[in-house]
Amino acid sequence: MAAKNKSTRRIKTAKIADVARVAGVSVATVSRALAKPGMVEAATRARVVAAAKRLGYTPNVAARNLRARRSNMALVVVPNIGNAYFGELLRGIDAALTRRGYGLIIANLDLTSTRDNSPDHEERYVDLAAAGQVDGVLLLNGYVPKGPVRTMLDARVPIVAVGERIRGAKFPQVEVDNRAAAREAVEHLVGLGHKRIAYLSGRPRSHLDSARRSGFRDALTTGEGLEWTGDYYFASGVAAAEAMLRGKPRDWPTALFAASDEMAIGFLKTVLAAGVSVPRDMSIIGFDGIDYARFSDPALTTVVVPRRQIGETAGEMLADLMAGSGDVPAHVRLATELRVRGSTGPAPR
Amino acid sequence: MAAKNKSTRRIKTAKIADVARVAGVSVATVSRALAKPGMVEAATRARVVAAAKRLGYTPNVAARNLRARRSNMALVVVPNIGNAYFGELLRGIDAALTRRGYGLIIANLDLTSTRDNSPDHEERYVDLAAAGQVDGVLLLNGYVPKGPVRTMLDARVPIVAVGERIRGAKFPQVEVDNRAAAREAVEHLVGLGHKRIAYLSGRPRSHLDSARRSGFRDALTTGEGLEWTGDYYFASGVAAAEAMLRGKPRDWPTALFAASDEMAIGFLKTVLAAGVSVPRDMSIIGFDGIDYARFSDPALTTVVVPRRQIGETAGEMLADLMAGSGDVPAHVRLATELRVRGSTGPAPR
DNA sequence: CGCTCGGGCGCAATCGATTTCATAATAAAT
DNA sequence: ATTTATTATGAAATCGATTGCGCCCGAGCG
Repeated sequence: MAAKNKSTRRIKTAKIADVARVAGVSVATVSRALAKPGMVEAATRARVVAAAKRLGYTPNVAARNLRARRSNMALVVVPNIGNAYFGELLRGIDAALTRRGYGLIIANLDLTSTRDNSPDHEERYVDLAAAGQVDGVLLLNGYVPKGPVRTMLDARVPIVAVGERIRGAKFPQVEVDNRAAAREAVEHLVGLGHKRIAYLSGRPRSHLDSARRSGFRDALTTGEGLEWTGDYYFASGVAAAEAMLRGKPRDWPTALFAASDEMAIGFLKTVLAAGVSVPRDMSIIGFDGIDYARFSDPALTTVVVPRRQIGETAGEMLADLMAGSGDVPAHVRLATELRVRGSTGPAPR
Repeated sequence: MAAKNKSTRRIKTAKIADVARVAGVSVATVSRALAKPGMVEAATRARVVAAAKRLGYTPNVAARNLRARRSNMALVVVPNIGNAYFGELLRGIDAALTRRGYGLIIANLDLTSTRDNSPDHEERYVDLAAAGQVDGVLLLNGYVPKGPVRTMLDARVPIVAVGERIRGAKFPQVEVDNRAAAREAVEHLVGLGHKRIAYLSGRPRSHLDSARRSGFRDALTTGEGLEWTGDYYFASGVAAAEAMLRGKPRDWPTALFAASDEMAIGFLKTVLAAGVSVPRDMSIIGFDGIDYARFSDPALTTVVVPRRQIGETAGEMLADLMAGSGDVPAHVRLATELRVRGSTGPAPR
């Protein structure tokens, strides 16, 4: 008979009892030696650690989570993981959470300019991720998804919202002062002598967009304001430019304030291709401060949102909450910075 | 006496036994009714489902994972989550994995141009994430991290590598034919009459870089080849340009092939600012095909890597492996596409 | 009409840690 | 020297599901 070589599907992995046996102590002691070093004598601990190392012991996390009722994982709900804006936010979140000992589970809603969110699709996504039984949730998407997250909210699982404010929510939020930032941006244009200024919006009716729109209106006390509808994405910047170009030049604004850099760049490229000179004929200003805003030609004037810092702050707040700290500020506002580059200049006369 | 209002820290949540009681069946039946519908009578199942819904029952994942020895989670090790290149890859991975019922845990090594990876830092990161006890691992970083991942490899946890080939690895890999793609790119330059061409490298000694370098040499059968060292990041493109500009113009190449779009763009912006005309004086070609390659002026000619597709393919392969399917191809190569845009043109004479 | 077969269901073992409670050993106090 | 406080350790309960095994009962078969 040939040797039995039916591949052993399951590899035996050392468990705590094995370590206990090798170290000559009880499982309780092993657990303590590894988790709370202060509670066990140095010599004993050394034996345990040695045994664990020799056996290649790794605690079974499922068992630990079950008993301890914690997972040391946070769920991050993000509209689109491929987006440069969220990418930087994620880096900050990851830095803070990792520093505090938490892992990251990502629920990517994968919203794009062409695919909007359908609640069931979304629920399925989040469901899956939330199934990881997380200790806390970070919402980057501006609302509380149905399903598990809602349940977790009821179950008092800590939640922190980032960027978008969530109406009526009782959990902490981190954002920038969008209204003031927008006002500052538009005032920059007004200061350059622009009178006819357009606002290219983000996703309408969101808090983010309303705030920026308000700031736009605040600054435009005189002159004429046009309000166009966009959705933050590149394509809507292109579309807005094309629509404008189809109209009569004398109806064109002399400056554009876009609610995102992506749209601003789409708009810029399109009008440039049509022979419009920027900033001589038209000034353009964006919002977000993504890296690529520097790469356009002319480089884009923009409102820099401290995404990394926002992410870190939110991550720290969530970590505090998960650790049981009660005194977390309800609302944190970080400062933006208007970065003037080549895409804005004096109004044409 | 005042009512005891010491906030109930832990909210009671329905467990399977509660559902069983309400539905008037055993816990075993509840488990089966919810997990394997075929095994239980329709009427019974309906009662169980109704009871579960009424109680707002959600299975405790830790318990399930412990018993079933699965977590339905995959670990993704990514060099830098904020990077546009990896962002798109992640979208593909997420799409495939979610479709197949797996959640995503991210281990972000957070490598940047200025921060290189230190093994311990890295191990800590991955450790934390791996602690989620995942069913499979996706490596986007070109090597097997020490610690948990290595252990998992030994324990036969499925692993799939993406992009970078990992030397001597026994697990499947998904990539593009970097050598052929690089050759095609450089041949494009040669075809335009360029004789003196420079290669701006990625992180030296990586498989990715060696392959592209080889392709560069393959195509450069005649003429002169310069080889400069970069690291894929924007700043190294700038640095390379500055170094070149410090030299005598007659030593300059007439064309540059950069191992990444970011470097190409950094280089492009820098030489442009110095008064060099592109593509009249110098042609530039990048690698990757990131969205922002279109935004530069002139738009960047580049080798488009099907990142989304790579991600989906790798995700599917890992899902197959996790599901126990043995017949997964050992090596998948996807096609690249040379996209010619404005940054390349005939060699100056 | 008796026997086998199998679908539907329940009992109880099991997964692998953490943690309470009790106990033994040691140090401190009187 | 005896009591008390302190500390280190062990025994066993516990977290909440999944699943092997076996029972019951009705259908199919000879």
